[in-house]
Amino acid sequence: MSVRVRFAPSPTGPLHIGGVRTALYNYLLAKQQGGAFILRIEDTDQKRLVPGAEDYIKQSLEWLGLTPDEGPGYGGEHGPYRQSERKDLYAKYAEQMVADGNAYYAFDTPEELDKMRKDQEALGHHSAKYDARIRLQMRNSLTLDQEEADKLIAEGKGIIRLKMPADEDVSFVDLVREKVTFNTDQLDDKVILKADGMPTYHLANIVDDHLMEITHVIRGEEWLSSTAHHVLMYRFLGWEAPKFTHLPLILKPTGKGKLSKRDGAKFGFAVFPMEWYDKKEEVTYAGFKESGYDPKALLNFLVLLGWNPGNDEELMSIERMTELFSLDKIVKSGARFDVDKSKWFNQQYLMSTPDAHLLPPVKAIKPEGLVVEDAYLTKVIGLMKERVHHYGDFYTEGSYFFSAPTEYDDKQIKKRFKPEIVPHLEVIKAMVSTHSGDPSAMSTAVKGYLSDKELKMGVYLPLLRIMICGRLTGPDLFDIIVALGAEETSSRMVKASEYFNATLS
RNA sequence: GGCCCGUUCGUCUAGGGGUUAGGACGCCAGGUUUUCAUCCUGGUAGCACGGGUUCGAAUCCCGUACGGGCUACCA
Repeated sequence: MSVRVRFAPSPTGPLHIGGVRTALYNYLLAKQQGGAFILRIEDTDQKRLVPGAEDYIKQSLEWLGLTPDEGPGYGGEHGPYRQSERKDLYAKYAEQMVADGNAYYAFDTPEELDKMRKDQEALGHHSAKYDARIRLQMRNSLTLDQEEADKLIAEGKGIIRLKMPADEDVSFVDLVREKVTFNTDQLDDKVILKADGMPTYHLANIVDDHLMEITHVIRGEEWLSSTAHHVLMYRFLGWEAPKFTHLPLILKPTGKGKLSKRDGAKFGFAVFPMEWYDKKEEVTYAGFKESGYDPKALLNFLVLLGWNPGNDEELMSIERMTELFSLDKIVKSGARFDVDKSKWFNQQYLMSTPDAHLLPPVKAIKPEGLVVEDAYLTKVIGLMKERVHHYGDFYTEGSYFFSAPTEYDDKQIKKRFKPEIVPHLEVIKAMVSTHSGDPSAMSTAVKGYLSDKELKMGVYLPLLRIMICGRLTGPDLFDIIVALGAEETSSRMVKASEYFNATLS
């Protein structure tokens, strides 16, 4: 049987970075095994549905290169892939479980449930569950007489709850954690079919996984505690359960708890693949895409957050990850999100990618109003890529490639500037014009002149750099000058000389 | 509170009875460079704690502490 995995997000908001990693692991297993990667939209909670969220999820997956083989809009033999469109499928399985005595109808109102919980709280029971101890005190098809129950069911007032067997150890194998066991006495009678006729996650999930012939369930650790319910339902329905793998959570960079959407702003990085505007909160959440990350670097960073190939390889293409991936190498404990390391991965990606390939994404993030030719931008990319971390840095760190400096590093100038150097700078300016197309000739000429006159390179070159760039960091000075051209360079030198003379002499 | 899962440098991790506990990011120092970055060399720093098993424990067992998840007609 060929491997079929699914990524099953709920369209209640943007795709979280943890979700991206879950999608990635699913994708890698599918590709490695020659199987199918399925996108399923779990929109059974109509109240929490957010318009645009599904599109956002799909666009994010596309941007990341994790294109589903099947899913809404992607075709496939097991559709529809949106649970709201599968609504009518679920009830019969819930009813079958009722008929078999493994589930029952319940008629309690939200107020009654609330009262039960409060009463139990008063008796000293924390977070009371609707379970074997409670169910016979509530209004359901177990306690009401048949006629009354049938009437309520006919009126559509019933929901369906799973009936947990008494005192039974339910074990299942988690591919990461090995054997995990829950006792049914600790488990509640979960609602599986809601009043609006929609299934809850638990029912929809196992029905769809079965119908879509899913072989491996790879999901976040937050589902580990309800897996026993799922295993029981597979058994009640006489179905074979898929293999389970629960992924450790991604934690905040510092402090307690899992990474949340607000941590992005708090720590100054993105927690979503792409920018997302939250209409309710009227806030825009930053995206990795807009922050200047390349999806390949992001994925490389994420794949190592909770998994390793078993050797020292860190820099991997998607193809390489696919080759090396294995579920049993997934780590058990939660991983903190390390912004510094994510930056390093992006820089590594930049350095190892041909300049021309970098052009489109760099252009895509170009500041408004800036006009620059492809050939020139490509040149700048080549000169700058090993000293930046994100796509946007080409414009900020390399601002002097696009416009003359508007301010100069006064501290550095004062350290070196003396009036008597001015004539020498004039000579250098002339050399720049003579060798405007050849950085090495220019370099030789200027350095030759300096050494002939016994002038210090450590004084003149930095000063020259400040005149042209305004600051003391950047690529080889002569490469910059050649890129800028003789005319622009001369004009910057004139402008800078005026500034030096006016403010320093 | 209950149940479940976890705990190796600051961070991501390798190692699963005998290792000088390895790598990567970060940080620090040195080299290269006009500068920054890259690159190279070196350094810093870790087995949560307490018992037990064993000739021997980071590794196996128990307990404690700490962290995490779940505990909805949410996923």
